[in-house]
Amino acid sequence: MDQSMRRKLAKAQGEAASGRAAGSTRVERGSISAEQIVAGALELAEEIGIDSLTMPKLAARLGIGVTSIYWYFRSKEELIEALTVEAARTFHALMTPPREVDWRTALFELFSRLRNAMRANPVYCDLLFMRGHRLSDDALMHTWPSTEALIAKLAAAGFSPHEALQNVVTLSLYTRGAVVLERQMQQVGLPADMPTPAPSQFALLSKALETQTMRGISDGAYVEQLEALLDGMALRLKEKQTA
Amino acid sequence: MDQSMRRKLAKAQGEAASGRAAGSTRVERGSISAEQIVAGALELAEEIGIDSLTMPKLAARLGIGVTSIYWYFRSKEELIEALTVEAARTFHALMTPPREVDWRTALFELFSRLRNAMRANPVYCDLLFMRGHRLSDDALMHTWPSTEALIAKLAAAGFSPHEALQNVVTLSLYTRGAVVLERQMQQVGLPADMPTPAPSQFALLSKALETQTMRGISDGAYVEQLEALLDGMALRLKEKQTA
DNA sequence: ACCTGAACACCGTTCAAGT
DNA sequence: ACCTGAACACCGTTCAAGT
Repeated sequence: MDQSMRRKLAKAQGEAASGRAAGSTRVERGSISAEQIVAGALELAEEIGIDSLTMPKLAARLGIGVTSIYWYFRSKEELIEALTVEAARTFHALMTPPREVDWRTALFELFSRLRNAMRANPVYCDLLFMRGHRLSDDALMHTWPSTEALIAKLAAAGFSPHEALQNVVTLSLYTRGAVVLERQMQQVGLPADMPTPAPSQFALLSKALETQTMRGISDGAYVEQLEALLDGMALRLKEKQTA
Repeated sequence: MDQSMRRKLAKAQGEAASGRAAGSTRVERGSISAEQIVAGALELAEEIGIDSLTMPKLAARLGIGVTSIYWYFRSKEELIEALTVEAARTFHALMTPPREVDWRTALFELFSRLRNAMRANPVYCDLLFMRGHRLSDDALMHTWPSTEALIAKLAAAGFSPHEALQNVVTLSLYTRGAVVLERQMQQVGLPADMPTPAPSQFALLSKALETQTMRGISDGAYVEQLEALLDGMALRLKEKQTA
């Protein structure tokens, strides 16, 4: 965000949310860009939530007229798509597998990192996981080198390419599920590690709920289950190799 | 849906979507109920999608005035919550673990069943997985008996209650992730088993993509991965028992 | 008690018109 | 080329008023 942008934001502060700056001074030409609109939208979404983001509010925040946005994006849908692409790019940068560690550690770190990033950026989580979005061939292409490197690491340990990708997908879906569930609980105002009240007449369930919850998944539980999944993968690998 | 309901629906057919029946004959008292509104909303959502469901459209479908809905539900939010409770009830009924089979088969069948049900009812999927919703203590309570039975089956095989619940949660999250991903692809118009174009310069990835996809998860892939997860659980159990 | 239309604030989008 | 307000169709919700 540059200087002139900041000025506009400051000016827009106390103004009515009804779409336009108060002074009604027309903004000079070339002072808006698609990038600024995207940046402003992501900022505003962080504050008020992606579902509350509207075109008038965004325009007010940027200090421009509502309809000006439509010169850069044909529709709100198209704007949201641009936000999603931006979110995808940010996250993809995190998915470079760590070098100099074994496959197990690499997978553990990779998905922990992904989960932490998602938890730190609820808006990105909403954009990428909570709504449909087309993963363009172009965006997908950028993930190939790091995915190839990851599969290579697993292949070196003895997994076939098929098994390697399968394991990666499994961990992806598990992490995805955990992140989305936590996000849902958060949207509704419940902490992820809130204990589930124990139903005393169900002995085994009560016992299990002493250390776990059914309403979400805590930090410790995610890690423990991730380790369990990796254990399973390691064991299947060992069994295949000794067979 | 009873006879008088059908009549109203028929009447509402060709009418403007602007909220009220054309004849403007006032509906007699006691002819609307919360249950009918919920049923009509679910029906309409199935046709046009949950995101396109609006109060005026629902009213037109039911042949009543828009504002009448507000006598039964304080807000659209409250109505959606009622739809969610209904969806939860339907799905819970599916989660009774099969008897007379071993733990592995039971888990396999249970989650396959859950997945198939979700795939057959996109609206329920949207309500339960794609948006935040509070799982009320009341709703949760109804799941206790079947969960206890499931944990008992796993415990009989040698798992601790903690391990048993952990495995169930893992499979839940995995299935959840798979269902949500497929739903997203569907919303965007892509089949789940669409092959990802193979990037020839990445040898291992290309090899893996001959039998898999990165854009979703096919029927066969879901089952194969589910089996792999169960394999891992079985192996960890065996190792624990021989140690 | 139950159902209703008029009215309001807000939203996404189009369009003709400014610079 | 870029930015704008007026205008429109639609939405969720309130409220005073019917029966």
